[in-house]
Amino acid sequence: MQEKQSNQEILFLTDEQLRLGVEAMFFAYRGFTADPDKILEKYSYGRAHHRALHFINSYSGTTVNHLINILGVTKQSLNRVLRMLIDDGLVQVDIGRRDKRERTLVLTLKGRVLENELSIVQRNRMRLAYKAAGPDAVAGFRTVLNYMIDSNLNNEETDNKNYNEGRE
Amino acid sequence: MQEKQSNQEILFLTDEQLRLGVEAMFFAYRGFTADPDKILEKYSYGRAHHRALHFINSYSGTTVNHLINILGVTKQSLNRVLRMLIDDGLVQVDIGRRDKRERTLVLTLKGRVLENELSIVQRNRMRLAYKAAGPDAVAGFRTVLNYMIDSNLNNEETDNKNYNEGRE
DNA sequence: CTTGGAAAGTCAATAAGACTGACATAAGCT
DNA sequence: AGCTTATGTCAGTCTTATTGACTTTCCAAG
Repeated sequence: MQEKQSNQEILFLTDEQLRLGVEAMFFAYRGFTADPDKILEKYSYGRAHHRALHFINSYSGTTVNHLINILGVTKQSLNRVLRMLIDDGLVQVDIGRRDKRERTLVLTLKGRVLENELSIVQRNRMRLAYKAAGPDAVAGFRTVLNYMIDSNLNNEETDNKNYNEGRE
Repeated sequence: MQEKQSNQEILFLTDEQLRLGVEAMFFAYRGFTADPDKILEKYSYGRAHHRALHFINSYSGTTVNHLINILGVTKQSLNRVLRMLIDDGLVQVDIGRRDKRERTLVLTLKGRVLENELSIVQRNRMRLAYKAAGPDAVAGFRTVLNYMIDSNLNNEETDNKNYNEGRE
């Protein structure tokens, strides 16, 4: 109220602005998951299956442990989801080459098809939002998101070993 | 690949950029909920309770139906959460003045204290991200989020009746 | 070469948070 | 008086998660 120069640097940090940001995040995340959720329902899968498919696709050849750490779930939780995906022929399991105790996970053709179907609708919504907002807004969006990420929770992202066998 | 002028307009809309956006959204949302979750655990509440507290605070005097629509849950689901909050003395229920069938919901002092405790840590993370990213990035962040929101899912936001009795 | 521990898988029990369906009550509306 | 709406509740189910315990397989250090 006293100074004038700090106008712009304060207005976007008011509790009300932050509250709006919190709500926007809540609603946006719901929109973000709405389209894939509809598709998953057809196959009687849930969000957990989607996440597994997504990260097995991203880190093809990843191990069970790596996935547990990325997703932040327990072995038992992941196993049930993984069991379904394997039994349904979406995920292929192989014995690790470096370490035979490990199981490496890759998507089968069928798995890639579903993953792609899910990705497409999710990316489509993001594409529309990106397109409408423009490149500068997108840059800002990504910047803020990156600062919001809790690096303590998913530092598995940083210690990338050699999970890039079947990619590119 | 052929044209050159559309460089900037294409690069941020590649599948890879969108994929990164999707992942960032996933991790950011997890970070976003991590701090409140820790607090809620102490009181053996869950995310459902947090959402209820948040929206009862935002729309003080709201009705049960309004809340059901905003949160996108069933009457039974909300009721169990609400029951706890009421019994624990966080939420006060009154008979609607306009319509005696309705129940209006407001936070008690105790309720506001907890809501505030949760808001603070959540806003803090957002504040830090905002501060680090700067006002322009924040504007972009909000723009993209708003385009991502599915207006079909939470149009209750728009038909604001008179839910602003105890606010401001 | 034995042994401790890591990676994975599984069984069992439990919990939170959602759902559907059915039914009841009170109150508004016609 | 009768239909509808808002709310509440009982019962049953489902998904996703949890913890704990136990097993098999295998790496690696002693």
